[in-house]
Amino acid sequence: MLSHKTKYALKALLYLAQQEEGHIARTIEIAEGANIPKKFLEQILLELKRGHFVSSKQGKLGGYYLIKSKNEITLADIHRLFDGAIALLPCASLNFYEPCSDCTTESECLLRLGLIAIREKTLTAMEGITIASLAKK
Amino acid sequence: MLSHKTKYALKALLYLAQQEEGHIARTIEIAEGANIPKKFLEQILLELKRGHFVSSKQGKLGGYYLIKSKNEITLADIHRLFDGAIALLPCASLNFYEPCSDCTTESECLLRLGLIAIREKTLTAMEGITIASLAKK
DNA sequence: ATTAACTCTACTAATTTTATAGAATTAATT
DNA sequence: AATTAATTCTATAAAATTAGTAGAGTTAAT
Repeated sequence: MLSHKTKYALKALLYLAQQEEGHIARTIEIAEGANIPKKFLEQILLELKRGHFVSSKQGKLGGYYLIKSKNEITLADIHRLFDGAIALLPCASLNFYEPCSDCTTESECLLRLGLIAIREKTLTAMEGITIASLAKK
Repeated sequence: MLSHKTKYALKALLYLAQQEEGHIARTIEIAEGANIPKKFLEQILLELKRGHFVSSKQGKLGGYYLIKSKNEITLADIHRLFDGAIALLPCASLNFYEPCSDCTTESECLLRLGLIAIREKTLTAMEGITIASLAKK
């Protein structure tokens, strides 16, 4: 399941994607438009900025705007930024790989290969969903 | 990601699937064989029993054994029993459906259709992984 | 100087997860 | 009948994660 944070991030990106080119959206505007707690959204927007999905203008008249094309922001990207691995266990993950601490008896965990197969299918599906495709509805 | 509980459940089922037909495995035997904390495993085995995947014999010489074919126990089944929905949000779930409380402004959440597509792919993949297929390695 | 926005760090509250403890029950064996 | 060894059940505790809040600091337009 997605955390609220990831869901809010997606909703915020959808909000930004639906604005006119060049529009700078204030946090409060996004929070009200997408129904997200404002102070929580502040943190999320900062993380999206550090992840190079959005940028911001400071000071009065400041706010946030997309810097990556809505066609190039995928569900996989945002899941990884906020919820981490897409695989079901770290030992089956590409970007968050860690060996299992409780599989010492076998050189490879029996679950691993099956979970890698799942990850490949899920990842392909998640890479196919972009902010643009969601906004089109 | 899978919880430890789900991972342990899968490992316990794999252990049982690898025993000879008719063998009754004690909890301590499974715990040591699959490297799972024994008292935690007790709870997990009881849940697997309530889910009709295993049954037990009580008293001395008692223990657990599979009552469902290892070809018919899928990753999707065990995920649902312990971790719940396979979908990324409740609004996209078949078995754990709930409407989103924060999508009141739109009749349907923009994320929903995309997440349903993901769930369909992931579910198909998870239904293809059985205890038997994992044990074969 | 004022106003209104983002930025940053810390903290709190709630929830969920991961166990552990111990008594009760069941059934085989002696 | 007593003993032993197993499951069953309920409660609890400890740890980790998630969700959300507070408030001071910085930036820039007017």
